Amino acid sequence: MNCFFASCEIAENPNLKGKKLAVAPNAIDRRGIILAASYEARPYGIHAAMRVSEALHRCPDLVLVEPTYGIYSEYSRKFFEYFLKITPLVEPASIDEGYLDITDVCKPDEVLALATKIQKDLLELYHLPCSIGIAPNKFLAKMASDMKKPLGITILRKREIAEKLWPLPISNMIGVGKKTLASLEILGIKTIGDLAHYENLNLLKDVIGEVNATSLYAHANGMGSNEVDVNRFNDVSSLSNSQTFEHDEYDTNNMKLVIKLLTNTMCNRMEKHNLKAYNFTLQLKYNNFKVTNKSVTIKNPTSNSKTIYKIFEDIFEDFYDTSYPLRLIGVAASHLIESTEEIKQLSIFDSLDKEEKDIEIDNLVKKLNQEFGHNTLKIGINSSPEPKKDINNPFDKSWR
DNA sequence: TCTGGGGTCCTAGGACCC
DNA sequence: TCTGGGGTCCTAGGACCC
Repeated sequence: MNCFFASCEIAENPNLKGKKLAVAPNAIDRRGIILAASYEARPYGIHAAMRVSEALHRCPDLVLVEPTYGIYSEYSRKFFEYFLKITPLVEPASIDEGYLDITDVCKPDEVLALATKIQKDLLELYHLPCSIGIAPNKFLAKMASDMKKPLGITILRKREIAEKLWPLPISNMIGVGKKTLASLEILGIKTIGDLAHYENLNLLKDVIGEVNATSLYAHANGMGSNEVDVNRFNDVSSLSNSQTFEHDEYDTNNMKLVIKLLTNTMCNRMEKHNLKAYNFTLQLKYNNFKVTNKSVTIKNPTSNSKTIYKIFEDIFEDFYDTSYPLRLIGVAASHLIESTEEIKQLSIFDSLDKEEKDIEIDNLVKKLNQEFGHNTLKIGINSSPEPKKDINNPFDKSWR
């Protein structure tokens, strides 16, 4: 989608059409940044991630709108439903972009007509402009979709990569950010073509990491996955909430209050999605922008906000460096499982204190000896903190 | 003019296991 | 007393994406 958040706001409020528009949270607050800018605002240099103060400096009559995320989700749901009428093979990639495998939907010479229809339908049905890329794999399709905006349709064939892909600056390549760009420039790689023809792969791996090097090199040569993952949004691997203070925060009570509020929000989301988590991370960003993450893994997954808040409070008290005020606090839950699929791992001893445990163990020993009739049975109690999963593995002692 | 919030994936080191 | 090779899980940090 082209400037998706701004397009949604215009779709909801046609008065905004044709205006120099930007969507930004805390628009009046100096710490807000631009999330999306309409094409009318772009000639002024307004773009996403720019600070509101700077945007207003460049374009004083910029119209600022607070983001309304519920509306964006609703539009997103609508156009993904539209895609599913074309093919079940739809991979959502973010709130405003996705991949459709149309291999079996139409013949090669009908592809352009299909793309044209999709673009026209989305504009007529939902007032959403989009750009479409058509290619033999996801990487090339994504690069193609970026080549003409707004309302572009670009076909990128394998045999055209030398002409259409390789001349592009390496910074345009998906997967190359600020840091990788700097590393590649040191190696003398300036265009995607330079990377495609780079000869010292081992050096490349040393500089930007093995996985990154392998995949970027393949992509530059036009290779990449063409499998659409229809479940990409169904199995999330983490959930988080964070908040930047309006001003640097010095008061630990206020910090704790924010942790509590963020925890509640996060737990509500977990319960809504029927999820529990094993791992919880507290993120602190100091006023000098130094970021620390501290995480804890627990035995029994939970979505209980009181339990989770206690975990974060403990981490906070242990790790917060009181010599600096905080800029941001974030909470995250990861290693998620469906509540319904939860494996009951709770040992019969887990809820007891040490004295009760000893009594329980004595009773268990007595019972087992009664059961087997004599005292020759030796019983080992393993107090390992976490019962492991594979109880069928005789070499895994932890469950014994 | 001080730089958001939601995610994913990778790396590296350490503890622990067989 | 010293030591190999294969593996998993956890933590912390970093790069990237929208």
